[in-house]
Amino acid sequence: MPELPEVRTVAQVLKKLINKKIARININYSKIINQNSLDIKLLIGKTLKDINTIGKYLLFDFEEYILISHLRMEGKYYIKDLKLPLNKHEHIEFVFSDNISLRYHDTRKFGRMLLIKHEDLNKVESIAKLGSEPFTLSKEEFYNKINKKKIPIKSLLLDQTIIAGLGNIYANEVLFASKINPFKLGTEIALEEAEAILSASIKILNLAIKEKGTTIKSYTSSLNVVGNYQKHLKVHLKSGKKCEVCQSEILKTKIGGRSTYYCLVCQK
DNA sequence: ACCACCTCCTGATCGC
DNA sequence: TGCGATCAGGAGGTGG
Repeated sequence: MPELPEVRTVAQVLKKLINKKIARININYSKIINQNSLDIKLLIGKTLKDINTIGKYLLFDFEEYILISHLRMEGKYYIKDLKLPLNKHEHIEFVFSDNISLRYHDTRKFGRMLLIKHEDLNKVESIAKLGSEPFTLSKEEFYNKINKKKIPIKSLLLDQTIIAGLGNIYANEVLFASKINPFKLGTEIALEEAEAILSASIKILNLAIKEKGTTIKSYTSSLNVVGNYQKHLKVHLKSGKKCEVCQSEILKTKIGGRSTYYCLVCQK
């Protein structure tokens, strides 16, 4: 569950753990931990002070440390009773001193965690290179970042160094809402179109945050978080269905290897 | 520097 | 039904 609205939802739900102290940590699949990471077990005895997000990154503030977590395709956090045995996809377990068990679950094992000292946050390259989230990105800055690139706008929206937080679902939805063809190159996007993309991004992400994200594959989670944005989807996964605006058929194609859904008539 | 492609994994679904 | 191929909400690394 990995785009900005889903990550913010996870952060919101996990805030109930703030002010709890870590008693022990079990690591069952160590490749989840980034090679440059400090030893995760340094967190034992530390208290969770806050949880923040930047783009699709979760930032757990543990006193002098920050645990950076990226869910990638399928990472999830479950809060469970300590007594429940670990599921085969629960790779890291953080046990808090009141016996609450926080488990990192990741079927495809693509997610990564990185433990750093607080003051080193700006040295983490992936975070430092991150573009602004749509809420704070100016249309001029966005336009300047895309207007020399001969890359389809769909791929540019997925580039986190240009704009942070959009993933495949919301990139598809944003381009439909702003009536722009996903194949259109960055060089072909006018300033007004860049502005339309930004305002559509803000509107869509805000609604998706309110709806607690999009749940596509139904799954049961101890978090009991089921997003509801899927009822607002206009093009994503809608190939073969009729466009709500013009009634023509929603098409599916690949751009940069990612599934892209769009309406050829509405999106010029 | 830029960009297209490959890779990391598992499980569900597709197509013959 | 069987079974290999393809696909899935992401991004880091490689090499042209």
